[in-house]
Amino acid sequence: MKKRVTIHDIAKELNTTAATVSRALNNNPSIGMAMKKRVQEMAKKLNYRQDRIATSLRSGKTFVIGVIIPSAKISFFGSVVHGIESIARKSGYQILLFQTNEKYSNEKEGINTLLQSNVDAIIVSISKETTNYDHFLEVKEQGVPLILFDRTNDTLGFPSVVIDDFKGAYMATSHLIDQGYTNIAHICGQQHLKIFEDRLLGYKAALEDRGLIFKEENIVSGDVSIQSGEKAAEVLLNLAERPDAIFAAEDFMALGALQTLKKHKLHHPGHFGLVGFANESFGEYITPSLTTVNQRNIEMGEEAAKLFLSLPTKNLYNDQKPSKIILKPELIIRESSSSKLSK
Amino acid sequence: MKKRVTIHDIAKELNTTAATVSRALNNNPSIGMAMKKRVQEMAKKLNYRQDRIATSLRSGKTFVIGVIIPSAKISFFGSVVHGIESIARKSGYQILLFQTNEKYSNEKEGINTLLQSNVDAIIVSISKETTNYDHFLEVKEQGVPLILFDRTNDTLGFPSVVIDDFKGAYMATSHLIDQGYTNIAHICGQQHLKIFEDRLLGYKAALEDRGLIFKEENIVSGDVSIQSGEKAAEVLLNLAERPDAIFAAEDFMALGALQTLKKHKLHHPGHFGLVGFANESFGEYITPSLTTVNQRNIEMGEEAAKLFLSLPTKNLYNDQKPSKIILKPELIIRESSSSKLSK
DNA sequence: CTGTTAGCGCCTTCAT
DNA sequence: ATGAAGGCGCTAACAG
Repeated sequence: MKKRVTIHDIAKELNTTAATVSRALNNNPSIGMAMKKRVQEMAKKLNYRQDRIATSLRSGKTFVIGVIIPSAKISFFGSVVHGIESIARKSGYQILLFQTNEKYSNEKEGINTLLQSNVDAIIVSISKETTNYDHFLEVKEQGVPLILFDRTNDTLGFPSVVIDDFKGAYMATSHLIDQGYTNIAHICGQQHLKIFEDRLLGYKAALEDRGLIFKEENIVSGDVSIQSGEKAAEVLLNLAERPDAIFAAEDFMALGALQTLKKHKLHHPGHFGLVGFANESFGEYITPSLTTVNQRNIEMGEEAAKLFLSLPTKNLYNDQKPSKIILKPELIIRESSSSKLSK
Repeated sequence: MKKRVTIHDIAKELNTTAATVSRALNNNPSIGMAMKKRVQEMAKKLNYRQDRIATSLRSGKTFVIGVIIPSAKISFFGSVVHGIESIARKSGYQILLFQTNEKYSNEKEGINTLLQSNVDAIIVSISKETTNYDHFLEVKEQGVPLILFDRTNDTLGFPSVVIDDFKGAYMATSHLIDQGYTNIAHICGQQHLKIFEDRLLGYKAALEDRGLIFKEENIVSGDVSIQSGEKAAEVLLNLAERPDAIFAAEDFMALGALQTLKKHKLHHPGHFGLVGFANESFGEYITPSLTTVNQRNIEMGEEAAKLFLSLPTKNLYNDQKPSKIILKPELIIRESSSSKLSK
């Protein structure tokens, strides 16, 4: 365990003081070129490396962004983290990662740990289980910027990044209508999550705008699992008036529905319409490949990081309306999971 | 921006000193129960939160593990990070994440930043581009534990976690032989990466052990992309002695191969054998679903974290042979991408 | 331009 | 069982 080289060591070698070395290394204008050069050379020679901990303690800034996500193993969140890190690093920020596994208690603990670590900002996607938001308000009280993405809550006054779920669902449903399907069902997600609520609303709006009647029995809810998608589709296929297409609020459920369609030999392109809502990368690879709504994973992370970087240092939470970035969804039409042979 | 509550504030309220408060909060046995209780209550009342930065500066320990991966958007690495974080957190460690995007320069920068941050350990999967390992040796010199996973290098003397690629490839190839295929080709990965070298060796060994002849023209190399898999399969199908099965060193290439097989109408189960090597989650969902080798993503992360936690504090790098955890691969046989109808 | 001094918040000897 | 004092490595205010 080698002892750390400090600015004092450099100072001693150069017969000067730590303050001068510090200034030289930080490119302070009051230091002469000659001195700067000597310091830099000695720093390299001694293999000096700044101690971020000490710097943070002194300056009150850590250059660390805390990121709280349900799980890094969910491809959507992995991609968002990728986006956040890429942008953050360009400005010298590091990422401290915390997973909740969808648990409220972990989320609370995560916020606490990150505050203990004096992170300069926190970026969060709310856990499914969370219904109490006091821990987020605590962050606000501490004056630490908090940014929500995807799983957001508009009532708390935090800046956020989302995609337009309503519009995405509207587009997905409209696409099915365009293809000539007329009895379109919807496998919805947990309605206490805004994203799923919006998708249901988008679905309804599309039906209405195009003169199709909305039927309560065409809505079956799932829990974002393949199994729930399978079961939901089974229910839908057994309806007296069997739907001819399904819009699933999420790709795993769409995938489950696809398994059921296969079981019923309905999976051949053109026989039955199916559109999902992307949070996974597999849509491209399954057969028939899945038409879906692009959730712009990486961009979402990038935007969240940029949002923080653009935040004012003072009066952080004084705006009456925090910035809200709404990414435009994009329909990814693949092969023919959603197309129809004859009208 | 509220001012932070410190142990001094608690001390003042209680007419005692910071030292006592610190001891009480750290459950030091020399503090009486009464005092401890009073301190704890006041801490809660004032909403005290320990400052990890200050603690780290003083103690020299940050309780942070630096993790360097090519990219969080690659599902394999996301899962590994998930595994690392889960285990680490149980022992109070946080994860500082750094992505290289497969760039050597980023990897070097990452190591440097993490050392600046005084992380207690670094867990790395080496970037594809890296051929110079001095930055890792620097970590060793600083006395910081470094653990490699998946993309490792045995010559550097670091503990590591891998799966047995040789065995995985051997199992995959043997499975195809068991199914009755006799002319099995291999789409290999970059041979300067040990994992791909081992997979090729495993493939060869399986052929040899079962009395099948190895043919140089049955090996086509790809670069871990779908496109390269497609092209490689195209080459293989045009051979004079067309193979009847393919073992791809990696799932994306297997997927590409599958596209080519579909184009040639060879994708129906039993007509042509295909096995991949998993780093993605889609194998389960494609049609026909892909037989593959389980790379134990999450476990790999868990084991890497456990490895660090079990490391001796002193004489870290004095062992002549660093621990090497070799996870056992597991063949995931799905549907019939790899089965054969008739011998 | 450069040196001196004084902490950031915490923990840990050394006293008492 | 508790206080006093010092310092982890760095930077900022105040001198010159």
